[in-house]
Amino acid sequence: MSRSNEEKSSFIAEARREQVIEATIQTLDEMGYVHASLSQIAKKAGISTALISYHFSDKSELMNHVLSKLISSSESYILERVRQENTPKGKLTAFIAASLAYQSLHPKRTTALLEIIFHARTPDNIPYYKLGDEDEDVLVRELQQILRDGQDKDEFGLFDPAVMASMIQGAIGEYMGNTPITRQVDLETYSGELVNIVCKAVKE
Amino acid sequence: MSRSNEEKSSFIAEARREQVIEATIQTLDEMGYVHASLSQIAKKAGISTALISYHFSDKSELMNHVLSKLISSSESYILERVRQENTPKGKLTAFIAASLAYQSLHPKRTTALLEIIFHARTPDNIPYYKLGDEDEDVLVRELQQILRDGQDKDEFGLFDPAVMASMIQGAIGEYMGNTPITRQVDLETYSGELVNIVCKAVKE
DNA sequence: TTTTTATTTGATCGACCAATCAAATTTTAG
DNA sequence: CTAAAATTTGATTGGTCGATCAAATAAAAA
Repeated sequence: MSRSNEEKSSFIAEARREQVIEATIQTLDEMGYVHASLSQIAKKAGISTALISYHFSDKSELMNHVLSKLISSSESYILERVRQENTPKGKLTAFIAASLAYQSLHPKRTTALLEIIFHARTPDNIPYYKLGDEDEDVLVRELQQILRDGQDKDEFGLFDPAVMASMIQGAIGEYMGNTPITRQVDLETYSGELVNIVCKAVKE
Repeated sequence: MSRSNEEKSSFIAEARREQVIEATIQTLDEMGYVHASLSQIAKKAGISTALISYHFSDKSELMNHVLSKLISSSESYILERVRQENTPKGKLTAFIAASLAYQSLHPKRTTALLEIIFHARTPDNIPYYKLGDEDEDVLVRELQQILRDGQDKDEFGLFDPAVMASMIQGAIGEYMGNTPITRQVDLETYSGELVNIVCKAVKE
C-alpha cells in the first residue's frame, strides 16, 4: 500500500522530473550552462519555471540529478563492454574504444556533461572539476585496475598505473572536448591509433 | 610627437589596463568565471566598475585580453625551453616537462586560463573550448612538428602525429585540471613517468 | 595661469535571474 | 459525487548583472 502509494504518487512526478532533466540536457547542449536558466529550461520543456522549482528544491539539485544521470549512463555503457573482455589488453582496448564510441553516440549528453562539470560548483564554491572523486569515479578505478591486472599477469610492463590511467583519460577527454583534433582525424582512426599507441606504451 | 603623445597618454591607461587584467586573473582563480563580475573585479582592483568599462569596451574584450596574455605567457615559457634542445627526443621531453612545470609555477594563471576557455563564448554563443584554433594554437603545431621531425629522422617510429600530439596534450591537461591525480602523484613523478611512457610509445 | 583633454566616480537603467506564493487546475481518495 | 491532496501556473520579490552618462577630478597643453 505505502509502496503502491509511493509509486503512484510519484508516477507523474517521476515523469515530470525525467522530462525536466531531458530538457536540461538539451538546453545545456544548445546554449551552455551560463544561459541554461530555469526559464530557458522551462521553455524547452513547455512548462512554467515554478513547476521546475516544485519538483526540484533548487537549481543545483536539478543539475546534480542531471549530472548523475549522465555519469551513470556513460559508465554503464563503457563497463558493459569492458566486462565482455577477458584479458587485460582486451579490456583496455574495449575501455578506450567504448569511451570514444559513447561520445559520438551521444554528443549532446557529452556536451551537457562537460558543461556541468566545468561550470557547477559546490555551495562553498569549489568547482566540480577540481573535486577529487578519486574513489567515487568508477571509471578511473576500473581503468587503474585493468592496468594493474595486466602488470600482475605480466601482460603489461612496468609503469605507474595512475599516470598511465591519467594519460589515457586525458587522451579520451581531448577528443571529447577539443574540436581541432576532431576535424583532423575521424573517431574510428583516433580510436584505433590511440589503442595502438597505448598498447605499445603498455607493452613489457 | 604623435608617438610620444601615444606613449604618454597611454601610460596611465596601459598601467590601469594591466592592473585590471591582473585583478581579473586573481578573481577568476578565487571565484571562477561565473562569479567574476565586473563589480567583483573592480573590488579586487580597488576601483569603480565604470573605470573598467572606460578602459575596456565590454566584458568579452577584457576576457579576450586576459586570455591572450595567459596564452602567450605559457607559450613563451614552453617554447623557450623546447628551443634549447636539439634532438626530437630532447624537444619532446622538454615540451612535456616545461608544460607541467609552468602549471605548478603559475597555478593561478592556469586556473584562470581554464576558467576562461571553458566559460567564454563567441558572440554567436560558440564555446571557446569547441573553437578550433588549429593553425592558431602555436603549441599544438610545435608539438606535431617535433613528432614529425622525429619520424623523418628515424628517431621515432610509425604513428599518427595528430593523435600522438592530442594524447600528450590530453595527458598534460589532465594533470592541470584534475585534482585526484594531483593528489596521487606529485608533479616531478608525473612529469618523469609521462616522459618515459611517451618515449616508449614513440620509439621505433 | 587658463583651457583643454584624460581619467574616475556614483548613480542609474533595463534586463535577467532563482525563488516564492497564492490561486487555479487536475488527480486521487473516500 | 465530494473532499482532500497533488500538480501547475502567473505574478511577484529581492537581487545581481553589464552598460551608460553626467558630473567631478586630475593631468596636460596653451
